[in-house]
Amino acid sequence: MDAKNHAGTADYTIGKLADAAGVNVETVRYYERRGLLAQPTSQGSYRRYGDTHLERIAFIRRAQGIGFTLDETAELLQLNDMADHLQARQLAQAKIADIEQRIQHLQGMQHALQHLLKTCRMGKPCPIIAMALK
Amino acid sequence: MDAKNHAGTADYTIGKLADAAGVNVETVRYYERRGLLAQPTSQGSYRRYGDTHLERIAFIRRAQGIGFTLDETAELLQLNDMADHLQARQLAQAKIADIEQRIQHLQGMQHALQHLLKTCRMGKPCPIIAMALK
DNA sequence: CTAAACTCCGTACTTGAGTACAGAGTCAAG
DNA sequence: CTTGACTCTGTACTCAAGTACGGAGTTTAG
Repeated sequence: MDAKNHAGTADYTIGKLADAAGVNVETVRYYERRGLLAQPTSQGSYRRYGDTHLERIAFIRRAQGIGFTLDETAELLQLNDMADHLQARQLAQAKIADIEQRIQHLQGMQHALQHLLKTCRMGKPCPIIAMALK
Repeated sequence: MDAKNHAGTADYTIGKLADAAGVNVETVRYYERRGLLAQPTSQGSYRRYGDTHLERIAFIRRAQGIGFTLDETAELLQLNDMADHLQARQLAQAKIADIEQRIQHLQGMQHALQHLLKTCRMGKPCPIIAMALK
């Protein structure tokens, strides 16, 4: 058997799917609970998944990879159903702005630390520690 | 009474200290549990704090503001006790590198999103949504 | 046929930095 | 002296995105 069902698409148990997707079995069920993954058809008492499920997990991971949360990803998936491009663009735009802010904040931190390090190198009293004394 | 104790330093109950430091009462106790804030002297059964406590909270917030976790801040506070400048520098340096990585990652996300947005603006099939279909 | 491997469900735990709350005790002003 | 504001301790909850686990049921390879 080459793990194909009658429709010719691959047929996975939860463990196979998890392996194929590179995630944990528990993660698959977690996504299902969160409504990100459609209920699989069940043969007997075990879940049976197809390639659509595998693709969906891959999508979720890609979306996460570019900074969408699971809630946002769920939104995206709904937009997909609605074919609502405008909202998808707005979501992406908001996300870009959000990331921009986070970068600004991190750069601020970095400059503060770099300043501390630089002034530390020169004089005796360590300014990193001196922070502690107001 | 102007809220000074015999040593001439201000004397705070936990609520006053929290107000003065701009944090929550629970946060003060939390810092205490975490060992970031020295045990205050207690008059009767209530905690009594001094300016040193206020300054320490301010330090903790500053350290957080530039990206130190509470654990790292505790470390910094210990270094302060040891006057160990070298380690403080190393800690700061590690933190800078860490922040650099996070910035790189965020920038990667941002570019991916910007690319999606740009290609979306042009053609019909929305690539943000198309992500969902592999 | 049997034993290992897999799956089921539900619940609890994880990290980090707090926040919320219950129920009891205490303090200070009027 | 009372009343209201404050504080005490200890525990549980928050968010996000899972991970871990217990105990039972199911499947499949040998």
